[in-house]
Amino acid sequence: MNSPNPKGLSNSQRAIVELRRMILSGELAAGTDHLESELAEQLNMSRTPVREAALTLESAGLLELRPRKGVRILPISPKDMREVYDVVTELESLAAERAAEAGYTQEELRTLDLAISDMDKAIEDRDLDAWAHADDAFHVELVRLSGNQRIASIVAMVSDQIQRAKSATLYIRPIPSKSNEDHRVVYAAIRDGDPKTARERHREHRRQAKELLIEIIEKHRLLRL
Amino acid sequence: MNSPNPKGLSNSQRAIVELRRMILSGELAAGTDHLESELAEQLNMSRTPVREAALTLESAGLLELRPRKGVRILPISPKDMREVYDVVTELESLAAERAAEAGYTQEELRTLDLAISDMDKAIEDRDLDAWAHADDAFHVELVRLSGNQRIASIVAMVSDQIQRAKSATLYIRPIPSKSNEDHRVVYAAIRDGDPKTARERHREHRRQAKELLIEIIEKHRLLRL
DNA sequence: GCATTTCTTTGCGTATGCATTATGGATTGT
DNA sequence: ACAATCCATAATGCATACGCAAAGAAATGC
Repeated sequence: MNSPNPKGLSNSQRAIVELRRMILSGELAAGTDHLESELAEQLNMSRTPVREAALTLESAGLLELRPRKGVRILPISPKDMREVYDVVTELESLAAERAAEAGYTQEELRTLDLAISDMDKAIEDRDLDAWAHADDAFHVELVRLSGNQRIASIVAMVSDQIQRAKSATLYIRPIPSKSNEDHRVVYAAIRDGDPKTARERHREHRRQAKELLIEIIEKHRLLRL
Repeated sequence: MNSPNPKGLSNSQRAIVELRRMILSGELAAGTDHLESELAEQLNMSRTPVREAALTLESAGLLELRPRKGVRILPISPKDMREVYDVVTELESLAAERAAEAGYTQEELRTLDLAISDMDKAIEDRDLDAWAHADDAFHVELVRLSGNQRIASIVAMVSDQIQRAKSATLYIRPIPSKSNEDHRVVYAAIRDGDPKTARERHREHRRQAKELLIEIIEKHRLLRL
């Protein structure tokens, strides 16, 4: 098995995971610059793996390497959110369609079903974090069920950017308790092999989520223009 | 891309451009392994920039870094092509929709129009390379007109993978002379501000192109399973 | 004062060297 | 002959060093 390091994984991998976490958590704030050498020191490694991680995260759209200005944590504007949501909406809708075409058994859809139940429960408990977690699980499982690995990896990548805005708004907006209706409809459409409904309903679901999030972001001026 | 210094772009950038070209042209064949040091020697630079380029190209899905086995040029299977086409179809259709919503003037759509004319001309001349080039220009311009940078960059990235299969099939399949009808309809829909038509027609256009390419690939067993 | 030039600093791009570790062939035992 | 083990090899992951070029500071001229 893979144990390249006594610790577990390579410094380069650790740098990716750590930096990603720091960006998503806001520890490295959007719009700020950081020298490669500083980051290296923080992570207790040399510049090389940090640089490699930065390259990867640059491809993921989380930061930007600007010669002599350090790595810049990319800010997210409402326009960015619209772009990102549009992409995710489109690809997830396709995922729902493909999943419905695949003819999964109820057993195979258990994870999806579970995520929906978890959301219901979280809503009852008014547990926002649990809800966010379950919602995430639903969407991750949906793209997995599409059977299209590229959708999965692109959505995962782009979702990182949504994540940053979501965590900023999570405690501001109401739990969209109605949204679980959509999830159930999408689930049923996949189970019953109805690609068109799966696609259209999920699409509409995402569209509304987008409107809601954008509205909140703009109202509260949460993201920098 | 950006070439601020035609002569003096960094080795790292050069490595990306060169390796990408070598992969797309088949100079580095799909499925083959190459040591970082060998590639470095070929490109007349040290391992460092090659490695950085490899990381970037790995994110782009063109190759894979396998410890102690060198960088592996990823093979493309028919399944991969289906995945990639599905993604591109979806995102370009969205691009067409957004472009139609944007209300461009005829002047602003000149590049798109030009690409269509070029395709017509190429078809008359039976110039396959010119046709492929113009077709590419059309699709690039389409996603640009969407105004969504993320669509542009994702499609560009994923198109690289289509490119490899296209160049392998270009001289086998017939020029789809009919396809330009689709292009014209999409163009007209964008010009006339008809998002729905733009989207649906482009979607159908892509769907057919996908079927055609897949069929040829499978018939000729062009890609490794 | 202000603009311009020179100088200094500093962060990056790249080369290089080394320790680590997987690999595959040789070796040994059955 | 075959399997298991050992070991030499070699490629990587990473640290480190260095030169260059850019950004800012200081100095100079007007």
